Amino acid sequence: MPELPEVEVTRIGLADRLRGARVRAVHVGASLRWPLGVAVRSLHDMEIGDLVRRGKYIWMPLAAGRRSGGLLWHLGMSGSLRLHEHAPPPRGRHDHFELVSSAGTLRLTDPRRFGAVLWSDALDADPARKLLAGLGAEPFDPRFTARALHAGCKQRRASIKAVLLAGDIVVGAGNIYACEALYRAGIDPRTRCQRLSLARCERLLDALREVLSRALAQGGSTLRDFRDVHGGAGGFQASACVYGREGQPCVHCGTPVRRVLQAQRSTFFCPRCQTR
DNA sequence: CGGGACGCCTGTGAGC
DNA sequence: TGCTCACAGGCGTCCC
Repeated sequence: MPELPEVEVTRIGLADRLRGARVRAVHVGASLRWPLGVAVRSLHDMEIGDLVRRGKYIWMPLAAGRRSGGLLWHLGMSGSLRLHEHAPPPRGRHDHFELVSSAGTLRLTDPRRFGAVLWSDALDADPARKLLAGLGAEPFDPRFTARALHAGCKQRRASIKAVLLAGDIVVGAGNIYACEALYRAGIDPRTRCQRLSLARCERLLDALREVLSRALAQGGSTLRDFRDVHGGAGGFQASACVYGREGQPCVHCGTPVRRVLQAQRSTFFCPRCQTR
């Protein structure tokens, strides 16, 4: 599932290749989640700027003379972006959006169709502003400290797992990395986040950064759908300690990994290594 | 108003 | 073997 590492792998794979390229054509499939929000023709000849990531979104600035704006991309849960620098293969049934540029053909493939591509006049104009408004801190932002995480947790009653998934204190973790970070921090995912001490918040933030950077270094996780911009799979899934390992021994203590449902989502944890 | 439930989607695999 | 059905989950929206 595209979480922060997968989105960042995608952004890194595209940024240098697309910077300065010009849009030649755009094809919108019949089943984008939301309408693009702009006439396709108006994108022609616009120049692509520097791709930036915010949370699990990628912002692609576009400009032509005095006209400017950009496309906000989200990969949903099964989306991937592929850049075909030479002749692309025929479009498949899950290819919902295509941007043909002087640097190649960029395609959004998304079987479950939770992904999105949206035009916005600016990053701080709607609809981008609205979508990004509620996002928490970037996990690698040095200004985001364990103290800030601790202060955020104090305001909330939900479990720490739910808060990590909600992404309004810190962004980037989906189900896999939330489970893995909590495992590495030794924190039971069901713990009310209000009750976490500053010391445990320090361990959690360290663990989150560790898990996300390891995943990034391994090209993300490919459980099923995720691919990098060349179609390659990620490698982190083999390093997961708890995610998807229900009933298998904890790699540290041998206790069978447990699965529970939290807010309709599977949570995996070691009942011995992770405490409340 | 916080937080949990639900809906959006479709491919996959377990189970009958 | 072939069918049904639960499940996967990011995130917007709704409701308690």
